[in-house]
Amino acid sequence: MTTSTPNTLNSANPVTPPQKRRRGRPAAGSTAPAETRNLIIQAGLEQLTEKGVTATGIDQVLKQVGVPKGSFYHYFANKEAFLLEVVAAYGDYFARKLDKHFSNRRRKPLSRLQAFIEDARDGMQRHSFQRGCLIGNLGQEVSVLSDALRHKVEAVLQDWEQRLAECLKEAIEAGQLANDCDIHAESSYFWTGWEGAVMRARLKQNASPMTQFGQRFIEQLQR
Amino acid sequence: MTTSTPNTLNSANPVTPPQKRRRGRPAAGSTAPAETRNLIIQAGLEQLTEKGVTATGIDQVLKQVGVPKGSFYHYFANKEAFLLEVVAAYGDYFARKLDKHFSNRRRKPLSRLQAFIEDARDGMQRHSFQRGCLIGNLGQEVSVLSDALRHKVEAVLQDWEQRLAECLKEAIEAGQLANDCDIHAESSYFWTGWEGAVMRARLKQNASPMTQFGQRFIEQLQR
DNA sequence: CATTTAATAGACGATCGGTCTAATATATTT
DNA sequence: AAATATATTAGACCGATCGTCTATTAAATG
Repeated sequence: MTTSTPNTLNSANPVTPPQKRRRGRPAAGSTAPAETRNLIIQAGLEQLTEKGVTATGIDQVLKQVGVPKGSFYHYFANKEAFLLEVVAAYGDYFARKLDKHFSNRRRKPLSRLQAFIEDARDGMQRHSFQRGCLIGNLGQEVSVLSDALRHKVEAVLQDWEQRLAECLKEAIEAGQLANDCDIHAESSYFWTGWEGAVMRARLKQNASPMTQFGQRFIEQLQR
Repeated sequence: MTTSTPNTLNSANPVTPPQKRRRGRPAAGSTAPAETRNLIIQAGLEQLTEKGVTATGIDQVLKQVGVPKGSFYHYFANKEAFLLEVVAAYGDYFARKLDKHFSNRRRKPLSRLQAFIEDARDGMQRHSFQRGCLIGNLGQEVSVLSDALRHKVEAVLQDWEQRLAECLKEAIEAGQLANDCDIHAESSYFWTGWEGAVMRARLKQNASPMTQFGQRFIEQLQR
């Protein structure tokens, strides 16, 4: 876990300003500045997973963490640069989550995928289906995104695809999957359907689309 | 086809104001008023399938069809009421499209689903992946939607589910599908994955997620 | 002809993203 | 230690745009 990326997306409590901020250059040993920057990213992460890019205003993000606008434009060149960082932070956060499950040697590979699905389901329920997937949200807003942002979102999805493909490769090695299974095609198919399932679960306020898609995907893999 | 719902979502040309509008109550035989109302809905349909609710402004919609703002609030109580009508119009438009394919007796039932998928793929390509699915767009924005709108979106999806289930039922009767096939579960699964595939296709600017998901769905049905 | 109804016209206040200047406190230089 | 440079916060300001509302115009109604 790095210190530059927040790791509390699923925290039960909303982010609150931990200390009063002072003007002026911070003392040498102070951790406040990097902290402030991360707080802004963290709040952006929460609001963007909930509302998407267009509905999320800089002012609202800053209000949540009690940071004035001047600080925002000190840390970020503009909204676009900020969004790119938030997407990167989400990509990191999610990659760690995938790693945690996919490299769990106490389970067989396909059971690791099952564990991820249950984890994601629990996360959705914990937030009462108010938060979705940042990548899915931005994907739907693709026509109002810059090319750079669109490519970043697609790159994150391809990273997830690669991670799942490796897990499927281990499933082949463990004898859970047939040798001729096209792991990249299967992985791509999974994430496509998964994003649809997350959306539908939010709409229904019910996790069944996620568990049903996951269950069916795993079952059909094994034929 | 009714006259109250526009049917030109896929028209090649953007909607343009067909005649100059005059102030005051229109003459008895005039068709202008209903025309204006449909023009607004049609333009809303186009912009909402492209950008979603939050990024679509009333002003921009009206600008496209050359209608002043005063007219909008003459025809619609507020943005919410307008959105409900647009979703209804999209539901009708899409239901007609599904009917066209699913009740095509010149093809076997599963081939009709295939035809729908190809039709949708062509539509996405025709608009250079700028437009997506209105229902998918709104689904992703669920946390900024009213309960009424959320329920309407969900109802449209359930209508599609019912229509596909009936097509699958005919597939069973035609011997294309096993008797014990759970047509409602299959249909629900299809639309979940389909929305994900449409999103991913827009992100990649490439229809392959749609065709691959469709192909795999149909193949796996037949096992 | 007076009143009502249907439609257009555009003003209005609120908010947003982004920029800018100022204020403040520490670090660095000399 | 005084002067300067750097890092951070404070918030006013501007142009654009949002959704709502009031006024105006013209035909229908009686």
